[in-house]
Amino acid sequence: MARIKDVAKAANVSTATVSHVINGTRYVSESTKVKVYQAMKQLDYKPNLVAKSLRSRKSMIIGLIVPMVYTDTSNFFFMSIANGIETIVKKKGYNLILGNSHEDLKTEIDQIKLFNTQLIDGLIIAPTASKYSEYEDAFTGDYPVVFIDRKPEGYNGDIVMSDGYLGTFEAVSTLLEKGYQKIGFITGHLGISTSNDRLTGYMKALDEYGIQVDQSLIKEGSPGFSEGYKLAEELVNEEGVTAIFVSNNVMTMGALKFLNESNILIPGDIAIIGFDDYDWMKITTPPLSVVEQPSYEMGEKAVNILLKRIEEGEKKGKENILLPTNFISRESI
Amino acid sequence: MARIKDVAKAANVSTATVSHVINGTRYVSESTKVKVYQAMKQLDYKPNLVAKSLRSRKSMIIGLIVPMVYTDTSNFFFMSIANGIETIVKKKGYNLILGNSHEDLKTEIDQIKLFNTQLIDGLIIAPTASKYSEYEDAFTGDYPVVFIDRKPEGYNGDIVMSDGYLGTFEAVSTLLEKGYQKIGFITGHLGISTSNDRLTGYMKALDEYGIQVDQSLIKEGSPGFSEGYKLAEELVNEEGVTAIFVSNNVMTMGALKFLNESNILIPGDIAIIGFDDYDWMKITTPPLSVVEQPSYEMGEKAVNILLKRIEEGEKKGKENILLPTNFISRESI
DNA sequence: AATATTCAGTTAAACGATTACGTGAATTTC
DNA sequence: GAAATTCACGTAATCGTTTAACTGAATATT
Repeated sequence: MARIKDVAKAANVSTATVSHVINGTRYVSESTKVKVYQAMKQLDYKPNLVAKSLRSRKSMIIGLIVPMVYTDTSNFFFMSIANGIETIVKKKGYNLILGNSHEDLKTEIDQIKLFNTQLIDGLIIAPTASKYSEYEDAFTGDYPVVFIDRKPEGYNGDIVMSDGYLGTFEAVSTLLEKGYQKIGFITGHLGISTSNDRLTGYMKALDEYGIQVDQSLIKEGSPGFSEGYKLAEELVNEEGVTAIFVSNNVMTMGALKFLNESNILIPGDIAIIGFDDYDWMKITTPPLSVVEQPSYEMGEKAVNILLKRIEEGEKKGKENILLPTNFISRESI
Repeated sequence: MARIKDVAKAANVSTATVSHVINGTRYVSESTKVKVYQAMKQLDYKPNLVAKSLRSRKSMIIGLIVPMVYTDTSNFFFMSIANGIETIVKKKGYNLILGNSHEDLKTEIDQIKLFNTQLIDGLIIAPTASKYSEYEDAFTGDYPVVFIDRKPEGYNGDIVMSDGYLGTFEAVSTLLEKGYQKIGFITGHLGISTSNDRLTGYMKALDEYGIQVDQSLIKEGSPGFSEGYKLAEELVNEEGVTAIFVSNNVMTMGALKFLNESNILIPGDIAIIGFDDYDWMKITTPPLSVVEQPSYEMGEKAVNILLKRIEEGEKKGKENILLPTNFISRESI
């Protein structure tokens, strides 16, 4: 494979000139430019990105760490986040390297440490820890970091989230307005800010309607399909709820599976609201009401902040962005 | 940030020794090992992966290019492929860099060319082109490439696919056995091998049952939700089919949306079979019968072949792997 | 006891780009 | 027309590792 010096030799110029032609970093006469281009084409020269990164101290690679549990092949939220981020990042000339913490702190820290090696120019992470202190000395890389989706306690750097509190509040309020009183709440593990915020929204809505929060109607479990199924079953059979709010999309599927299997009428017997909006929410019977998060925009915002940090080296004025959610009312309530 | 020479100085050894301690590439006495480890810890040394890659000519990064259309936030198949591949790759000590062709050849070739720069050690790609010749001189990098999911005409390198032909044949045969005669077929763009293979399976099944293939029952469109809806509508209202086979998961959702909206009884009025299996297939009314592809295994196989090529440099004996699909019968037929 | 081998390291040349500094010719200034 | 400036490019150090080649001391071989 041809190197820059081969091109230089073929074009009868120095490597410096070739480099400047490629990067447009200095004036080069038209005639030598042509010579260089010809040599490059003839030798099928492709600059070595690794060497370029080493010298220029920029890799044009951005890291992304998401917490996808792999037994859950259906955790679409982070997949669409990843997809969106990849698109935007590529548009700006960067590449995306994907990491998965599998919702496990140790794995996550290992992944971060791997990145602390001048490999990436910046990192976007949906963290698993509930407290920032759990990361101790993990974030010692000299690249900017933007958190996304979740905010560990004690973190006060850049972050982009969606307003799960307000979204849930709105959704649960709508249920209350429609007369539902005994509303169950299914959530993934508490401690993660998204779960906490949504629960707070639920409690606030009840509070506004003067309803006492009943802890036994709040069901927490691992955020998977089967757990969603199980918790819905408990809420219906043991607690006799008339409505269920499920705070993530995978558990929503599980809960719905239970309702369908039990031939429970929706919303006649029990109303249900889920989280996140995907096409399949439209083809359940009945179509599901959901709190939608702007996942693409979240990724976009995160990337923009990150690139600003990378390119401007701006350190001050941390951004704390809370994007609005959108309650979509369909026939399930 | 500390470099290897700082560690060497602190430990009173040469950089070579430090390097060998880190990589275990040569015997080093226990006592100097300890000195080196202490110096590393004290200086919080992290080897620079870029420099390491440059010198050792290995980046430990694998590229993956998938064709996700971004208006389709629900193209879960490639997302789960990506997720699976990331997991396996990481397990083997590699990293995954993600590219998206957006189902566009030019974008795809640009992405490949970006990778042709010694950045990656190997590439897994779900190609968009129907003919291998369309890639012309795109694959000029000196890394191994494994194709996945789709086989462009004329390609005869390593490839891992699932047996969409047999899966479809089996599914359509089951419909025929149950007495359905007028079976519509909805597919994404033909030309891509997966689409072609599934169509062939459909036609073969009809053929075995002595039924003439009716071209007007074969509906091709862009592989999105709304197109699935539209084509199902055409099949039902204009062609009067009694069963529909949809050859990808996003179009399946669209088709189902139409059936639901039109209050068409499934499978009473019309039977439907989709492609790929996800949790939401279980919560539609009724639960959908599908042809399932082993997406995780596909990724696993592809990675294994790729790593074999990378690590053993083996060039001969290209692998052509066809993994079995699995027809799952639920209540929609 | 002279030679060969092993041991545990060191020295310094790569890897392939970028870029600070230098340079000789052409042009401008006065 | 000498000095200063501009033009267009070259030289070589540098990024932080790995690794081939070398070395001096200790041990083994005959």
